[in-house]
Amino acid sequence: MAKKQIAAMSPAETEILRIVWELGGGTVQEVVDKLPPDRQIAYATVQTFLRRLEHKGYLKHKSRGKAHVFTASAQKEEVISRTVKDFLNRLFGGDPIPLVQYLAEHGEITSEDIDGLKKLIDKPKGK
Amino acid sequence: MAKKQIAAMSPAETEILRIVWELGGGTVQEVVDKLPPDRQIAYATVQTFLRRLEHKGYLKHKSRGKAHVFTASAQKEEVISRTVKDFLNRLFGGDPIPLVQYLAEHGEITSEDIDGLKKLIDKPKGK
DNA sequence: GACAATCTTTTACAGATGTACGATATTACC
DNA sequence: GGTAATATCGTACATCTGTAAAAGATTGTC
Repeated sequence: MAKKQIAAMSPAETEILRIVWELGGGTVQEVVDKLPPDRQIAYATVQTFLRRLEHKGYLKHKSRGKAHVFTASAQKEEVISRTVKDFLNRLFGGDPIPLVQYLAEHGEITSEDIDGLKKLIDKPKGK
Repeated sequence: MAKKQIAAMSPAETEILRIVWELGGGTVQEVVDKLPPDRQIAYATVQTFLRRLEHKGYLKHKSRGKAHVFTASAQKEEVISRTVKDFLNRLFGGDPIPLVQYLAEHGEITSEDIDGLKKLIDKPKGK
């Protein structure tokens, strides 16, 4: 029944959550270290985002020494699904084609990528 | 020289801007009428978003009778480019493949869509 | 030219966001 | 056990966002 409505995350929070996913979990410091070099943002700020993400239900933490290790708490798949859908709705009225088309036209995806994807689609999903 | 740095638009503003694009320009009322039925939002609120979008440089307006007709002021292509890029960065660290993959896996795009895209990519861009 | 209808302008406001300092707790090490 | 280093916690705060009511302007119509 009704999956708990989790509060939406802000853009900056999304950025941080993604890093936690990528790390498979980590401390504030580890997340900070993983930020792109051009992203100037204070330790305390990252900490705030992690705290807020935990509050919202996206993360949980356990202690390791004196530090907190944050790990995913919500289903990544689901979070991505909601986020992409929302984005698609707002910028393209829900139609994904223009988005993919944009990516194609701007060289973000190559012909080979497409081939791979086609296989993915044609193949009855191997979940 | 350096294209004027335009202030980022918020999610709700994006939604409204998209409608103006779709309409090719329109009054507050016309935008309101174009909102999906499930999107309950007051006339005055839409008006605020349009005003803010104009302030930020995304829209301009001229008068038609007593009403204002809002039309795009910034290059749609460019706005979409920035927006998609930003989204991609935050949720996928800039890699578009997982996004398209997600769309494929969730039946958002079909095999036929892919074929069309492939042509788009292979064909030397007709700019 | 007064009225109703329709618009715009002005103003408000609570809550979310981005950003971070200062105080306090924990720990490893002399 | 005192200290330095490293963390967390609590708190702050200016803006931005989402939402909209109220007041004032414009206009078509008797």
